[in-house]
Amino acid sequence: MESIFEGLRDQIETLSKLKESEWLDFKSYWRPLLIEKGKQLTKIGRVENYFYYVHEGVVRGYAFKDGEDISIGFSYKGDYSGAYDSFLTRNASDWCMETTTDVKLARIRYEDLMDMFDKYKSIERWGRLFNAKMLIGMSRRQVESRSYTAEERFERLMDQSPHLFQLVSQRHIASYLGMTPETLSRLRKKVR
Amino acid sequence: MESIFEGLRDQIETLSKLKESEWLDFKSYWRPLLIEKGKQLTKIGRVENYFYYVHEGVVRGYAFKDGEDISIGFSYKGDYSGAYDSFLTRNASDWCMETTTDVKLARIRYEDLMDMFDKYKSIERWGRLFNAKMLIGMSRRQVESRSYTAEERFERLMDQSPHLFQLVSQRHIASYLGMTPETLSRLRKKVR
DNA sequence: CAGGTGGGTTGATATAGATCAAGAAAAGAC
DNA sequence: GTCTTTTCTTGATCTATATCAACCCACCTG
Repeated sequence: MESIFEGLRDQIETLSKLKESEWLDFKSYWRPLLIEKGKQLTKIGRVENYFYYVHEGVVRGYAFKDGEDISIGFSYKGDYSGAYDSFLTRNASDWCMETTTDVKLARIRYEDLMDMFDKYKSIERWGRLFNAKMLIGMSRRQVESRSYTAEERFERLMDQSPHLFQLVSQRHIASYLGMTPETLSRLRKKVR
Repeated sequence: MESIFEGLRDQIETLSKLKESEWLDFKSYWRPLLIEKGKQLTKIGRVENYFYYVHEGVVRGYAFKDGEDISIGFSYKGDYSGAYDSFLTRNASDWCMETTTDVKLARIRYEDLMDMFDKYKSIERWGRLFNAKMLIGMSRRQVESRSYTAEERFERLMDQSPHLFQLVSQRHIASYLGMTPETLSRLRKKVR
């Protein structure tokens, strides 16, 4: 079983190699946390002050749109999590996060991460490539939501992340796919 | 009238300050170009090899979805332009760009930009912050397309970029807003 | 055990926006 | 200038998905 810091280091080093000394320094600013299922990680209206690495479990990001809970995304092992737009802009976040299972994660404070960017070029590079990776993922999702019908989006999610259907409720999946729970239910019936 | 290199430098330095020597070196890798209206900047199926700075005019990005031309976005003065996902991943692009007016731009090759990232921490930082900026813009657009009706999207675009309606055809705006030209026409009528 | 409480299903109806079709207007082409 | 092509508009349908409403089922909780 890989430790959380090993996982974090692997994840970082797929993008930018760090010297041992750099890693040890960087590592010292990350705090590991265990959070149980159903807890709020961040709140709407607050500036996100942490960058999270998810080592185990599932975190769900969601917003409120006229009283409705709308899922924005899910993070699993190896993913980053957090209201990243708020983290970057330092504006109040209009969405938040909750754990949908017990979760092991590590986090670093905004100020500490900025210091690390100043101090090490290798970490600055990691930051650039991390942002690029997020950007690519987001542009894929944009194409996804724009070019497919509800039915196609459902089928593609079934193909690509079947495990998700075990981990989170239908309602959350429905809002993530941009449809009502009723529609999702009917689509599932159709497939069975 | 600001020169293209002055514009480029300003744009870069809103994100990261460069020393004079760094700027002079960096600048030497950018090539200014004049392109006339209606030209293809990049092609579908090719790896994007340039990063573009638009100094004057409008560039439109678009994809083909079953024979239909779908606008992805528009770049004006001070924007970056290009198939950035392909530029980053080095995979064939599934969309392309054309000029919708005469355009003044400057571009830098992928390999040269990577060298600059290696060479200067300040440019690496600019790259990180540039990606962050793109990411934030993209996450706004995602919220936009997800949370508003066709009518609301139209009204918001009218508010935020009224000039666009002078610069590009209705059909292109319609596909950008994710609706048919007929629907856009009816919405315009409604507002008048 | 009875009685909640919330998620999921199913059916009936409503609606935003698409599609199809045809005319009007504007922009090029020669 | 006229002819042709493309863009825009308007009207008549059609359709995917939302909405509203009832019900079922699983699970808690006392």
